Amino acid sequence: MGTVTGPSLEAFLPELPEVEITRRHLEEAMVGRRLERVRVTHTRTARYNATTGEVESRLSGRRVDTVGRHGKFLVIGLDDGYTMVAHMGMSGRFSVAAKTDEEAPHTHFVAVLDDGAEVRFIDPRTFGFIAVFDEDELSDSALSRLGPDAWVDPPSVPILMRALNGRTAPIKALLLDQGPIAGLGNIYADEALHLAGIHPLTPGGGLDATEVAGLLLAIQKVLSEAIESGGTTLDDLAYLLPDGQAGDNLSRLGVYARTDEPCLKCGTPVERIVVRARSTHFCPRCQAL
DNA sequence: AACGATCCCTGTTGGC
DNA sequence: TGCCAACAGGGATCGT
Repeated sequence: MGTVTGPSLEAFLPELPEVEITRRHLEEAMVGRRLERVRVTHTRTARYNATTGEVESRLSGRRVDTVGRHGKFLVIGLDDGYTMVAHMGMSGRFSVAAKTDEEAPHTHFVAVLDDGAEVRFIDPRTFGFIAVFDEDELSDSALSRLGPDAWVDPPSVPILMRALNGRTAPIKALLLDQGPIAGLGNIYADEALHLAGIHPLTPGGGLDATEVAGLLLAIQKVLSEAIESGGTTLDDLAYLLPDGQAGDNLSRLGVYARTDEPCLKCGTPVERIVVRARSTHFCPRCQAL
């Protein structure tokens, strides 16, 4: 992983690998710790059933038992049975900081731990959120509608076949949906489809067992490589991993953000189309319809 | 039910 | 050079 120095601006879009790396940092910092004081300073950061003040009071004084993840959601178990659920949206990042560290712009959440460290949530575009749910609220939340986690609980070929059966929507859209499989965002959906040689507009129900098996393998490969290399840090915004480092996965991308550049497998220029209002990159030769 | 369009938000970029 | 519209995207919501 590259350490960022000076004024260079780097970003990453938090998808499963980036959320998993964040989870590991937060687990190290938070498990067994008590949240002494919690501050939520942006109304959009507290979402669903709770105001900023309610999130603060539900978290303050609680001890963290577990830090888990399902898809792109962080799932933090508290000692009173409540669950803190966090989503980093598109611009959110967590930072584990010392009390004396200067607060970054757009810091909307600060938890002071009983060892003096602070867990901060920084989110310029406020697409992310932090919620605290009891059991009923949790079972009624978006978490309950997620498919199996693409990394720790990947669906088998028959399970994914069944989820895609009869679906006419493009496979790209279904990968982003989080229902058939949870954790892929725009970058890794494009990368997995490219690696599997599947055109993004292929109707989900039109994939045969061989193609679904290949897609699942491709998903495992792009996710594991991204996690190992520290996630994908793009160079247009200033978002970093919790320890201030940038991920190194950018150079591994085959199609994402490579419009008109040669496909690394065959040299054909990468094409960009829009699917469900999301930019979609693919090689027209390796991924023929 | 499934699908697609629209909205939220702001730092950055590209065109004039 | 300066201004402003366009762009980026995860998930919620709404209309068909």
